[in-house]
Amino acid sequence: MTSSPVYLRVFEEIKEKINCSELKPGDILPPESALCKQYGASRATVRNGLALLFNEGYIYSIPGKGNFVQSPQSNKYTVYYDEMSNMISSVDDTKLLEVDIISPEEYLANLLQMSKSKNVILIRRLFFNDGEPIAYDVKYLPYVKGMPIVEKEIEQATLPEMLSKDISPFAIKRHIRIQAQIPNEEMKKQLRIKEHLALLVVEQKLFDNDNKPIGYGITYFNGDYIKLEGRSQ
Amino acid sequence: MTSSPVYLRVFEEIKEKINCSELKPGDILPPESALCKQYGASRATVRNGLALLFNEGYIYSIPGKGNFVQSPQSNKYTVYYDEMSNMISSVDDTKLLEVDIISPEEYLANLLQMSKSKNVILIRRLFFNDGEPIAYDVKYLPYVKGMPIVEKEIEQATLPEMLSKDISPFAIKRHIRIQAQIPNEEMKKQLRIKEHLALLVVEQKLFDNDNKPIGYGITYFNGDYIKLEGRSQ
DNA sequence: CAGTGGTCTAGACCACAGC
DNA sequence: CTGTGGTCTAGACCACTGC
Repeated sequence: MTSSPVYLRVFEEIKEKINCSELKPGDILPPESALCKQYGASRATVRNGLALLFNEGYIYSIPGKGNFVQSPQSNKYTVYYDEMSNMISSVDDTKLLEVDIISPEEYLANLLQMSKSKNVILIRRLFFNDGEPIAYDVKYLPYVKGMPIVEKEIEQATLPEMLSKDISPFAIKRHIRIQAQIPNEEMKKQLRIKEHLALLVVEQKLFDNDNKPIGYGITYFNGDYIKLEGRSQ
Repeated sequence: MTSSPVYLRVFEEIKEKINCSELKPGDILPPESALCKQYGASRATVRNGLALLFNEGYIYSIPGKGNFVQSPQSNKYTVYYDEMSNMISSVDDTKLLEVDIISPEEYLANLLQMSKSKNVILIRRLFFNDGEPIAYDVKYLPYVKGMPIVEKEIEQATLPEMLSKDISPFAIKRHIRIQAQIPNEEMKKQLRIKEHLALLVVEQKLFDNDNKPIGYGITYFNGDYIKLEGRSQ
């Protein structure tokens, strides 16, 4: 016999009613007072169950009116991405092509929302799997005085990791942009591509809590070596 | 003057301590009883604030031990994808190339985890933007007796929408897989591609609550017309 | 054993919806 | 005005941890 907590029963039974369309998007739930009677529970317990429904996107509430069934977002996915490990083959070796401090050109200064008079750290790398080059990677970090640039640490680091010494990882907001491109001659050479092949290009942009850009990266994956996956919830 | 609820202050002040590394991953929080004293609040109020921290991935708890700071997942992104609307250009017109009921071949029966003796609905479409073909789209749905196939409704529907009449959208689990490919001759013809160009290929797989596949779709986007975006949180 | 978080109760007062 | 959800209190008992 399973005797789960009351608040879990509230959660699961209402969830089931929504799943089987007994309750439809926009419908109002019974008032919390009614649910208290129905489950013979206190209001705190009922609200505990409703909180779970809210967290999983099943309901929302309007103060003074009631709790309502949410319209499902059937276009929302959770994707796990980091340039070092992906679906088909993870990176088992890297090669530092270049580490430099440069003056940003117009487009880069714009991208990082910084003055052109400040400096930027440039990092270019190649990623390998089983001896094959599978990705070409470029990063730009606004240079901050005293920023520790240790080549050994840069070699294997993801973009968030490169910044984790200056800023708590919790305080970093991240964007990615995914697209498909044809390699240019430089890419073909670096990635040793002979035939026609597509690249999966992933841009990363990192921001601090004030939405100031603190890093930009672009990774060009040989299309044969990467698939990104996502799931609902 | 802002006088936010006590539980929000608990949430924000602890979040800030984590963001500025005063509390590091693995660190233990003060016991709830101590937080009650610190904020002059009841345990329910403190736990309300801790629940928010938990929901946003800042902390986890071990019964009998305490609440701990979570290691941040700096590789998790939320992506909004649906085959009809994407970053660069949305679909403003569609063309139904084929709607058919077919016997699945080996690979398809496997993909949909169904018997080869059952039937599958096949839907092939072209998506247009401003008169240009931007995507080629194929869907497979296991045929269920009495399934309503109304061409007018199929034309503009996303994969989840096609199934929403049989199953509540809440009860559908979704997977996507994203990759880059070179178009074959058929694709080039359909999408009127002349030069070299990359395709962004997005597979969708839908499951019911018992993890039984209920639909598969694959969409080949002209790489010039699509960018997918994701953000942390 | 004492201390922790997990669950739960039976109240309370508030701001806000709608009549 | 009554009814709703939002916030909050001051308790309680439990299972679990670590000593």
